[in-house]
Amino acid sequence: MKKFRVIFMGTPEFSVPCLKALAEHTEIVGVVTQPDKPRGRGQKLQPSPVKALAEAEGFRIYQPEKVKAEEFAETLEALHPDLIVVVAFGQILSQRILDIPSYGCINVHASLLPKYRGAAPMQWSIINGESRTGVTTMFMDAGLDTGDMLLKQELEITEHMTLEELHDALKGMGANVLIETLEQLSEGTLKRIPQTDAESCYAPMIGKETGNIDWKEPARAVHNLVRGLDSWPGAYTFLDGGKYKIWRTKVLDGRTDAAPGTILQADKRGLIVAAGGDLLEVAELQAPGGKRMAARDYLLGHAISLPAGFTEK
RNA sequence: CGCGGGGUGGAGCAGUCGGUAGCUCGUCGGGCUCAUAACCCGAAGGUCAUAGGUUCAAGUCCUAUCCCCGCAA
Repeated sequence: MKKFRVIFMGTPEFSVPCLKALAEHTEIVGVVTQPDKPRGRGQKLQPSPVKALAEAEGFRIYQPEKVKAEEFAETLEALHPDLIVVVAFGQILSQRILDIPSYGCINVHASLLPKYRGAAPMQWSIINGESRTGVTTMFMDAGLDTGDMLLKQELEITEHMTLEELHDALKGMGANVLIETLEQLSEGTLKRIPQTDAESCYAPMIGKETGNIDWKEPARAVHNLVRGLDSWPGAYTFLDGGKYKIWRTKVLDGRTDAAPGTILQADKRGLIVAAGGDLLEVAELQAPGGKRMAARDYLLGHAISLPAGFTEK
């Protein structure tokens, strides 16, 4: 395979396997990642996962506030890249930048395009109850994840799969598909497949508000929300004004006339809540200030006296 | 120095004005039952995060240290 001169752009954990793979197969002439931000307890400045790896590997690192800035485009030009590879970078590239590398800009996206374009494809795939997803590589254009598709690999989303599990599976898959894409690019066998806009849908950024559980929704929908936001930011609900995160649920057979959110049972047999007209068992939760634990364990030290119910505020 | 909560038998918690520890569950043994995430009887298991200090006496007050967690990202 041709030893491409590559500029890598990425930020979170998801990007890391791709950078690792590129480090083995190409010449990394620069790594662009988001500026360090105060994170974590103590609000200390933390480097992004990509930056941490890039430092360890000794790559040249750039952390522009705005990649679109004219001076930055010049900086990138000076590196004479064959290729820019973007994996969950977090900033939109301008046409000016897209035109810099001679072979173009390739993006690894965590969905089967054209479905779930945008910032949070994995989350929405699970929340919407999809049974299949995957990764797609594409040549970038000025639109948001609208470029011509190159290669795809599919993955089944199982009944209880969480975002974290899906994320871990796809990040490795992304690296593999990326390398395969570069090999075909190198050999000239790569085919461009335009996206059908009519089949597209958008996966907007997830915020913590996304996790507020609406108990009027069917149990299945709540279950999908819970696992689609695990491990971040987590689905939550309120009990007596306290915010409880719900981490693991199970849809039970049966129906109920109880009002949405009503806690039907809270003992060692389980914690069961009315969701829509369905029954949802909460298997794992997190009380305010506490840590994640099995609902059963939680109830041993914190009895919930019925009647009670979860609310949206 | 961003704000805040917490470290007590295997698990989740309680422990008030300081007087050597309790609850629910689990575990082990026995009983009951067609049966049970049911019930009954009994048992094991804790240097109360660590190091100092105050005190006749500290899980309970003071100081320092380590660790965990929530908010925030």
